[in-house]
Formats: sequence, structure tokens, C-alpha cells
Amino acid sequence: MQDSVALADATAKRPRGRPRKTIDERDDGNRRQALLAAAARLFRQKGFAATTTRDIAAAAGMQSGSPFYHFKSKQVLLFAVMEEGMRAALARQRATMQASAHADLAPKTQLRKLVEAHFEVLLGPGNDFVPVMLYEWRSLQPRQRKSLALLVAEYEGLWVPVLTALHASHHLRAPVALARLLILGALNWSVQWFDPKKSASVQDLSDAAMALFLPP
Amino acid sequence: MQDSVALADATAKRPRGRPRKTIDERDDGNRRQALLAAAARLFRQKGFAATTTRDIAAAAGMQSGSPFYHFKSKQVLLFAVMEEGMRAALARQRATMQASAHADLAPKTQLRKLVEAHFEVLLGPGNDFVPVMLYEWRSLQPRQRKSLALLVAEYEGLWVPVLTALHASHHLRAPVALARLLILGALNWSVQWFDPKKSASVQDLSDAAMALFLPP
DNA sequence: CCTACCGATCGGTAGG
DNA sequence: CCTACCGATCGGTAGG
Repeated sequence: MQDSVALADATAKRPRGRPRKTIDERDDGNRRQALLAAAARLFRQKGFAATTTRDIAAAAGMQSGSPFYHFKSKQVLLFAVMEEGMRAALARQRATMQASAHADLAPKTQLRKLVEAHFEVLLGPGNDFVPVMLYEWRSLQPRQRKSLALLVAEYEGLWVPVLTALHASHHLRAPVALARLLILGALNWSVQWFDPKKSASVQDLSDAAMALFLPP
Repeated sequence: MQDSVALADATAKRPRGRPRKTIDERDDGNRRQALLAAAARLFRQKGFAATTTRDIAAAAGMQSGSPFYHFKSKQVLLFAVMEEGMRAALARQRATMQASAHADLAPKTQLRKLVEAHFEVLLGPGNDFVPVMLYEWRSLQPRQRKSLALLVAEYEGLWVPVLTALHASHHLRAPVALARLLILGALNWSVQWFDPKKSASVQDLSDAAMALFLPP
């Protein structure tokens, strides 16, 4: 019975039949993650409706029916992509803010950190998850939208204290609520035109954004 | 071309496409325009791929096969929607700039006019054509994309002299090319969150944008 | 512009 | 996770 440790060939062991909740987490997560990554890339490139589950399966090296072993529907897969993107973005931005607080950075510098991290989340290599969320919001079902909106509100909430401080010190003249929407819009739009093969780097973009939004 | 200033009604004169068809232009343009408007609304609301030609036909009060009497394919209909949107936007913005030049307005005021007109084009009632272009660019065929890119470049070109002047006078600190992308991004993103039923008006948005981008 | 229709594709499932 | 398959839908067309 010591063969419960038999992990030499992890691919050999595969829970037959019942899709219970207690599946080999390591292996299943592997394939599931491959599907998520493939879906994110394709959803971003062609859009949700124009991407077939067959496309996604093929990109993950599976047969056409297999994605449905991991996700109940295409719709659920879309949601999973977005949720994964938002959780990662949120974790990253929280870490950024904590570091800022520890270093006691000025609000201006804090904003710079937020902007930089935001650009990274949007434009970094393989970061297709958040862009999918930005451009497929309308493809969600109302219930999914409501659920994700909580994460989005949390993410945007991280910007508010910084913007409020900058507004109080007259560095930011627009009302905070509209400033937040306009600033995030300026950044989010970059996924439409940013080309990593061309010159501008995330640093350049952050410089330009800061110069645009804040006086010297 | 000076009479094209009367652009509020872009539906009037229509020298489009193949001049071989000698159908009653007025009536044909009528139905064709109904299809364009319905398609614009649905493409914006649900996306190109998720909208069926049957949806569009029904919204225009037609039977399922009838759109193909006016447009060779769904793809061509998409292009027609975007082209119509860009031509109207371009005409409007050109008129704005001519008025600015006549009144000898300061660059700052000129930018304000551009921003205002841009918001109107995006957020005005029934203005679904340009938003479709902004969010369905990836649904175009390469050839269509190339053709529309000319109009887009022309539109964005109108902003350059104004931004360059503001940069020269140190009112705009970011490099002009990036500033243009970031500013238009901030404005374009408004189609995602703007709600005409809520408080902020196009005037409020324009005020906030100007306050954000330019020092007092 | 309508009626009637077709071929292809797609999301999803049964059963192993 | 694969094989084999189904029902529904969709873009588009022929002919009037």
C-alpha cells in the first residue's frame, strides 16, 4: 500500500469516471491552466463569440469535447479567465501599495507605482487575462458581471486614497471620481495600440502618463 | 466640399458604392440606413460575432434574408457602419476646427472644442457608429482595417497641431505622440462607463478632462 | 424585399 | 480526457 506515493508517472494516474471535487489537484490544475491560458489568448485576439471551444481545445492540445470536462460551459470559462486576471492584478497592486506604505512614499510616487503596475498587468508578456475582462464585459451574464464588479471595485478602490491626496494638494485638479475614470481609461486604452516590438516601454508610457496627469 | 458642413444629417446625400444600381435612391437609402442604424446598435450592444443578421433584419423590420439585398455580407455591413461613423466624426471635427480657426481661438480652447466634439460623437444619443469602430476593430478584415485606418489617421491628425502648440507652450508636458494616445484613450474609454441617465454631462466630462490634462 | 432552403459550424453530451 | 454524435443556429442564396 505504500504505492500511494507512486508519483513517478503522474500522467498515468487519472481519476476515471466521476468528476468529483476531489481530483488529483496537481495534474488537473495543469490541464485546466492550459485551457485558461489558451482561452485568454484567443478571447483577446478574436473575441469571445468568435472563438470556438474547438479552437481553445486545439490550442491546449485537446480534443473538441474535452474542455467541458474542466469547465461546465464556454460562458463559465470566460468568467474563469476574467476572475483569474482580476485576482492576479489585485494581488499585484496590493503588494505595490504595501511597499509604498512601508517606504512612506509621497502620493505622487505612489501614483507612479500604481500606473506602472497597471501597465504591466495590461501589457506584460502573456498577460491576456485582464485585457479580456476589459473588452468582453458585455459578454458576461448579469450574475457573473455582478460578481466580477466586486473585484473591480476593490481594484479601483486602491487608487482612491492616492488620488484624493493628490487632489487635496492641488496636484490633481479634476474631481477624484472622474479623474479615476479618465486616468484608468487612458491606461486601459493602451492595449489597443501598444506594440512591444516598437520603441516605447512601460517606463516610457508611465513617464508620459505622469507628465500628462500631474504638473511638475 | 464646403457644403458637407451640414453633417448633422449624414443620411441625406449618399454617393456610396457601385453606381450601377439604378434603384430608387431615396427609398433604397432609407432601408439601407435602417439596416445600418440597427446594425450599429446591435454590434455595439452585443458585439459583431454575437449579433446575427437575423437580429439586424428584425430590428429593421425585415425578413431574415433581406439584409443581403443591401449588403453583400455581414462583414461588409460592419465596415459600412464604421465608415459611416468615421466620416461623420471627421466632418464634425473638421467643422469644429474651422470654426476655431475663424475665431482665432487659443490652442487651449481649441483642445476643449475637440474634446467636447469627441465626447459628443461617442456619447450622443444614437451615436453607436464610432463606438462600434472602437470596439470591433479586431473583427475587420485586414483590407478593411487598412482602409479605415486612413480615416482614423486623418481624424487623429486634426489633434496634432493643437497638441503640438500646447507642448511648445509647456502646457502639455508629455510627448505629443503619447499624449495624443493617452488623451484619446481617456476619452474613448468613456463609452464603457458613461450613463446619460446619471449626473455627469458632456460638459462636466470635458471640464474634468481639461482640468486633468492641462495646468491652470 | 420575401419565401424557402442549404451546407457548415458550433456548444454541448453520452458513454467509455 | 477521447470518440462519436446531436440539435440548433447561422450566413448566405435561388428564384420570384
